[in-house]
Amino acid sequence: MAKTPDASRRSDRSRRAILDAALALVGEAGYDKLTIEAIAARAGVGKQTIYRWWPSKAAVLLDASLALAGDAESEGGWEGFPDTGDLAADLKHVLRATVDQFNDAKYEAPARALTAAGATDPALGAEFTAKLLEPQLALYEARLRSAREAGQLAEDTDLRLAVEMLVGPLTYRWLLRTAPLTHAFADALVDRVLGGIAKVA
Amino acid sequence: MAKTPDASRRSDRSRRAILDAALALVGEAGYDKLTIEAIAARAGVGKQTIYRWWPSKAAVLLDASLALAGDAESEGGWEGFPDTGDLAADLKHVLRATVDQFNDAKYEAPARALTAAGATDPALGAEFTAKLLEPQLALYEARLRSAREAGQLAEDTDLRLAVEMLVGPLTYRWLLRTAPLTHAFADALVDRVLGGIAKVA
DNA sequence: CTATCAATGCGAGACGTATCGTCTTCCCAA
DNA sequence: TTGGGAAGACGATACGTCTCGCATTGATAG
Repeated sequence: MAKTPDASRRSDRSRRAILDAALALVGEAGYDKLTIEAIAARAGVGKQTIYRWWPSKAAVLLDASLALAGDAESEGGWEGFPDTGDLAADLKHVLRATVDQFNDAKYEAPARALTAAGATDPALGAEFTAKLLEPQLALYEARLRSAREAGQLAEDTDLRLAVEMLVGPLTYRWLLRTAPLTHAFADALVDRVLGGIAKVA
Repeated sequence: MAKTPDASRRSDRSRRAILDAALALVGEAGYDKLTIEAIAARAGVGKQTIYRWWPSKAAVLLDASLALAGDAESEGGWEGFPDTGDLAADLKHVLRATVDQFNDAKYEAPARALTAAGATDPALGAEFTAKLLEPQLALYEARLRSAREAGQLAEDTDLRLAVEMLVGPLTYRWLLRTAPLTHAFADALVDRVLGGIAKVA
């Protein structure tokens, strides 16, 4: 009845090796070639060690992505969401960074795989959303709230909707590859979300 | 070298049985339980018959979805994209219908599976986009062009961007389940895309 | 304080099952 | 007579479980 393995005795070395192997393999061979046996072999680890700590290969990849995101945050001088007072400029800044991230091979493969897996498996999707996505969205929402308090947005603005109007089209174009993902697109998106597409005059 | 089987001798009976079985199975058991062997068994068909005509189970599902979309179009009195002159109303009408479609169990399972598979497999994704998505997007774009010509949108409006501003957030919320997909959401989205979120005064 | 020892995670890989994609066989219809 | 279809055998691969020693750790006994 080893239902609850003793986490204090867990080998951090193996844990890291598994996460690294998973990221490397998904980048090299794709998600469907990402097999538990391949991860174990690459990491120099017994299969049981993976099965003991993770319920599925998707869960492994999620943890690996969390580690990756954590690294990027600490290393990359991620100073939080900018708030210079110029809402449009701040949003463009962040959306451009997101575009770069989406175009970065290192992040693309695991992000695509997780999004796809989460779309099909609700439980995994919920975890993926809660742990990776929501924290990001919350930053957008906070910045928009600040703008709303500064009187730059209508008092009754639905912040959640606004966030998804920014992130949705970006993610859509990335995921479905309907067109290339560029800085120009990010800029135009911000302008149009702020100003709308209807003719003012 | 049976590279090119003779399509004229193809059994339409088997073809339909395979498509039906694929749709039924993906709805009942999910995409990863959707196996070629299961489809063949369910359809009362030899595996080779599937392998002869389709390169992958995703391709089968794509064809099945195309058939489904075709059915819905002919049966369901799909009168094309409405153009009453009231752009906001027309967009809300269609977006609400899309919400309903996304919430319909019959469409949801295959749509999710295909979107997920296409996100990972570029070739399949391109085919999925071209055959299923683009025709829809073209209708939106045509309606928006009509509005632009009617002077309701700025002359330099990027129609493609506008379409993705409408469809992107909807798809995003559906795929990632960040919040329930309702008619109210569709309405609010249309209003905000047309008017923008920035304070006018 | 040290020497044992039980407990437990780990590396390795054997095991039976499921599905893969190919193939062979016989059958049937054009 | 030709070629697709149904059925299923076939070797390969990955699954998830398991059983081995081995190594580390924390408690117990001298």
